[in-house]
Amino acid sequence: MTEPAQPPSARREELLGLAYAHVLRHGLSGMSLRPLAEAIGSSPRVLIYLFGSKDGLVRALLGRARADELAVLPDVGHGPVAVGRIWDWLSAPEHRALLTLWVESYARSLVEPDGPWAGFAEATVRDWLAVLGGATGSLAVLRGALLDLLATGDVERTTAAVRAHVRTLTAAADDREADGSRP
Amino acid sequence: MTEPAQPPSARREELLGLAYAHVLRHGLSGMSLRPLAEAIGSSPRVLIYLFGSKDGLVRALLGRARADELAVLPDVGHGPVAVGRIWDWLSAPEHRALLTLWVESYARSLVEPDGPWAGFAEATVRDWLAVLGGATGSLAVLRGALLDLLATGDVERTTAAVRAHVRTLTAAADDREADGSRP
DNA sequence: GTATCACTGAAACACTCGTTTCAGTGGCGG
DNA sequence: CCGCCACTGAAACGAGTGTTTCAGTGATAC
Repeated sequence: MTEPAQPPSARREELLGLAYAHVLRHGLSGMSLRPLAEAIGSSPRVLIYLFGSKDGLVRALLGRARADELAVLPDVGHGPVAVGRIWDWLSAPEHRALLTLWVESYARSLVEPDGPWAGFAEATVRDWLAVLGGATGSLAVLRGALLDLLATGDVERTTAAVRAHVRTLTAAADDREADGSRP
Repeated sequence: MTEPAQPPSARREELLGLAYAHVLRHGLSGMSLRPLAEAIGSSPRVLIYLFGSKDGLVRALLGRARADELAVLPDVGHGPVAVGRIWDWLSAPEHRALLTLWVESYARSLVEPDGPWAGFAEATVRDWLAVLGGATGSLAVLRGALLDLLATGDVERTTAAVRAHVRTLTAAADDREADGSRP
């Protein structure tokens, strides 16, 4: 008989926040209940009680991470400008941990299509493609540059690459406008 | 007292190949000795004897994966053509498993900087940047499109994005040539 | 005062993990 | 025949895993 997940409550939200902070520091896929519980001042018993199971906790944490990511999207605009703004957000040092967590979850969902990670990779591709208006190329540049940045920490080089992509986007847009107004 | 790793031998190479095939199917970061040994007709005892430890086996497997990747590089050429050729190789269905393994190892090395994964992410960025002549933008497009492809399986859309990038590269090269020959 | 409620501590269960110990194989060179 | 050598099987060790059982807290509601 497995314990049912508990609906949101004050204590649940509090522990979720603490667990989220811990997971940003130490990774999600290697997380285990006893060390986590001790670090955030709780116990495995309580985590299972509040989240139903470890998988329930992981799902809740992934939901929180996804919400954190999508929080920037509303005011990012459209077209080439949006790409630049998104990169500013991605390359900000304070988001490094969140984005490492993102890569971790992405990889895990590719390897292990079952379990709480299921569909994470497809979901984020869909999310961001929607924001970028279906611009697969821009998404690729952003994600690729992000991978590079997370591995090397080289903000200058990766930022230059994204900026160059944004320039070619705006140049192409200008060309289209010129063709349209002077045929 | 920990068992020393064994030098290459017939049996060692054979088991490494079998383990490599198994890991391509089932992932590397969740690998454990007993199931692996049973699947490839061996025993944990022998794996530890031949590779010194689980970490030693993981290192050997990562080395094999890296060699597999670098095998294409010699005859890929330079400039925009190289990007297209690399993408042909990356998007080939028979390399899907290898590249998923690559993403897995990349993510793991970001989260867990110690252990056998250490430095894997930096190393591959360096490897590929060398092939691409330092073109961070092209590397980003390739890696980003690859992530997209592995998650969605959409070869058409991702290939179109890479082709578009190659076109802007060749266009830029033509412009430079025109400027140089007719000033 | 008592019943109900969300929450918790301690301990155990039934695993799996990497690794070690000990005791062998079978083959090949001397 | 003997000793060496690469390799192997069975079992155990100690640690760590998610989860469960049972027995409580303390606060709040009636």
